[in-house]
Amino acid sequence: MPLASFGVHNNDKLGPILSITIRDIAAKAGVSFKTVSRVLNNEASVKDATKEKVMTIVEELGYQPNNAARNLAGNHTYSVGYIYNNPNAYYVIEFQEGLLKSCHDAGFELLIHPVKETNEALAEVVDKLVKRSRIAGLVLTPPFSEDPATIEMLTTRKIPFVRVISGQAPATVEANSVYVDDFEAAKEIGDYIVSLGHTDIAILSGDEEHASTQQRVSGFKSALEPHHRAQVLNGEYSFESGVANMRVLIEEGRVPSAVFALNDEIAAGALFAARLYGLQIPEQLSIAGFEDSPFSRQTWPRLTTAHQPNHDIARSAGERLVKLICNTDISNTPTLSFQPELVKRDSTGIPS
Amino acid sequence: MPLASFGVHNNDKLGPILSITIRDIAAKAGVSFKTVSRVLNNEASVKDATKEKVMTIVEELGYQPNNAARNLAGNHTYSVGYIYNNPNAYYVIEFQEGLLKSCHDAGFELLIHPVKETNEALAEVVDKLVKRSRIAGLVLTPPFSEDPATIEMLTTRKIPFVRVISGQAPATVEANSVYVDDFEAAKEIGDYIVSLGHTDIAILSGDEEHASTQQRVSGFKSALEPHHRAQVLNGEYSFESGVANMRVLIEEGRVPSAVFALNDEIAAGALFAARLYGLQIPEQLSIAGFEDSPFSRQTWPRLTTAHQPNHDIARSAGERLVKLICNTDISNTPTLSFQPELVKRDSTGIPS
DNA sequence: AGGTTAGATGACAACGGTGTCATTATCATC
DNA sequence: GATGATAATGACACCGTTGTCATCTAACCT
Repeated sequence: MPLASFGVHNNDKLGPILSITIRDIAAKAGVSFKTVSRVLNNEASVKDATKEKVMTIVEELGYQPNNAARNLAGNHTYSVGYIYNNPNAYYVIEFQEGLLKSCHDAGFELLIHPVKETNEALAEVVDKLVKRSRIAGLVLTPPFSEDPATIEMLTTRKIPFVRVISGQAPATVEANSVYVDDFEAAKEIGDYIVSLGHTDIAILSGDEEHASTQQRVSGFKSALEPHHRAQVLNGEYSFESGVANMRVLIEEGRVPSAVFALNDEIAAGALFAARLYGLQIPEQLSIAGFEDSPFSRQTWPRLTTAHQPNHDIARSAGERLVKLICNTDISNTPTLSFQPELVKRDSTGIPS
Repeated sequence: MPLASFGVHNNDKLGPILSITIRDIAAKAGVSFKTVSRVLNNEASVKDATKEKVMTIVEELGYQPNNAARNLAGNHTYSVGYIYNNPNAYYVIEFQEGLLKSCHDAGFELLIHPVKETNEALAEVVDKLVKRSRIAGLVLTPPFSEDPATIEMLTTRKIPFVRVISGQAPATVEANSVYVDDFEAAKEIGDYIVSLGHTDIAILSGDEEHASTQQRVSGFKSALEPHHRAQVLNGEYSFESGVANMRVLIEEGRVPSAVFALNDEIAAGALFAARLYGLQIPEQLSIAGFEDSPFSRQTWPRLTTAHQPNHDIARSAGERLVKLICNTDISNTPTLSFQPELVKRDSTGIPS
């Protein structure tokens, strides 16, 4: 019985999507599918005429490359990973969005990977991630970006990665790092606080092991005069820590005229504790934060802080990583550095 | 010249990772690689002894399946997408984590996809996502989960999806929906407010087009007595909206004794505005929120609210989706429903 | 003109799995 | 002990792309 007698083929049974492949394009363009592959990957030695012809059909058919096949066939992949354990949701969301932008622009997928484990377990996490999903590279933010063991592991395993680091960009070009100059930003806050006339100041610190802590503390201190009093209270980057340390200051009668909290959460905590004890903000106590998280605008009064352009930082980091992965020469690209910007709001004022 | 004279092979040049494949495992186990595939996919008709033998070696070698190959070879894929445009970072982060858990447990990857565009453009976004990354299914949260056009598009294209919906689970089993009973939760808040003795109450509403808005408003109202006064002020789910509406109440001299804000952001805004005008909270005004976002604990005073188990909701949604994708029969699985839980804090009290 | 070179293209294997079908063990049945 | 029926396994093509190498063309040189 001739096949034709079965009538029209039942396309419904073929599944939801019939993808267009490079073979379809090749057939329509009258070239080999390998040539189409060359065009799509911008490889050298394809005649301009051919390139155009192929691209026209690509557009026409709305072709989308199949990443699974590309990942499998090539030895590299089109997925990058973002590993983080930052408890600050706003930071992470902004960072994700920046990364997604740069990744998608370059035809990459982003695999997010929040990690609860300590740094020690990270090697294993990375291992699984790389093996299972064929990760082409990684973006690391603090604290992972500061962990020597992690850096070393990635280096020896030759996994491309980009780090976001707190600090001033060094003179030597570090192609795989993006710097955020917390020192300068904290100094700006310090200058501002000093300019308001404060001389008795407390610094509510964050986790000591974070590089940014060191940067922010010393940056702020560098704005102070020798005769200023600056007490530093150790703590962590949390609301609770801000509450606890502010409480200590109040109960021990060491209340300064201004407080520099190392991030907005600590600042919010300090604010909370201060109100609990009936202090007027900013009349009796000025409070400055750091990060400009949305809720620094939603406290009462709104927090003076330093705005971090997280979206842009992430985007740059993503672009860097893509270049690294594609072996684009970036050895003499200028070192990337961002500086958070002072945002004056209502939680700081002239000391009474 | 014999090859051996070149000495040891330079493994460094072979690239960073030498993956273990099912062929390696097959060789070690003395079976065909197809049998290994069967074991790994839990297919029927594999002898228990064989299964064990293979699994031992899988564990031993730390084998991780290559998702690219699985995606390519099978006609289905091992990636699911999460599309959202929720401005609430904490919600998104918690949801992501829940989804990641269920996805990874089932050997799936998660591709996140924040969408800024309006619902109209969503079809195109989904299109690209599906074609390029071979998405096996989607998880939708409000407002996308409530958009009829989106639902229809996914249905006609036969893309499996799970929706998180605000409302009471219907009697008819809807296998691809997870319900969050905002109505009951809002009623609980209402009961609590009423039990404190409030009779003059204002509701600060969120975006009208969200289903949850309707749910929360009518749920809360259902707790009120006929003689209670309940003014509803329309707005959106933002801090600013809370500020604006509270301001209206104050300036127009319509200040109630209690305010139910439809989410914590609105509540924080209301709190902000109330303090701006010198109102004592909760002495002069009780304020309740909804969602239990972390910053509801970081306002002063801390907000009474309803806790949404976002992590669990997301996990369930992910598990549902995986089952849908794998064609597991879930037709008589009970309909999933979650109920947010009242959290009493300091922003509500007895009216003066 | 013949030979060399580089530019443009094609043929085909390979990536690491899954799907399909064929083949081989196993076992109850008569 | 031969006969099916079924369970367990294997052989091999195939998914859509990239990598490698071979081939073909055009241009350039002596």
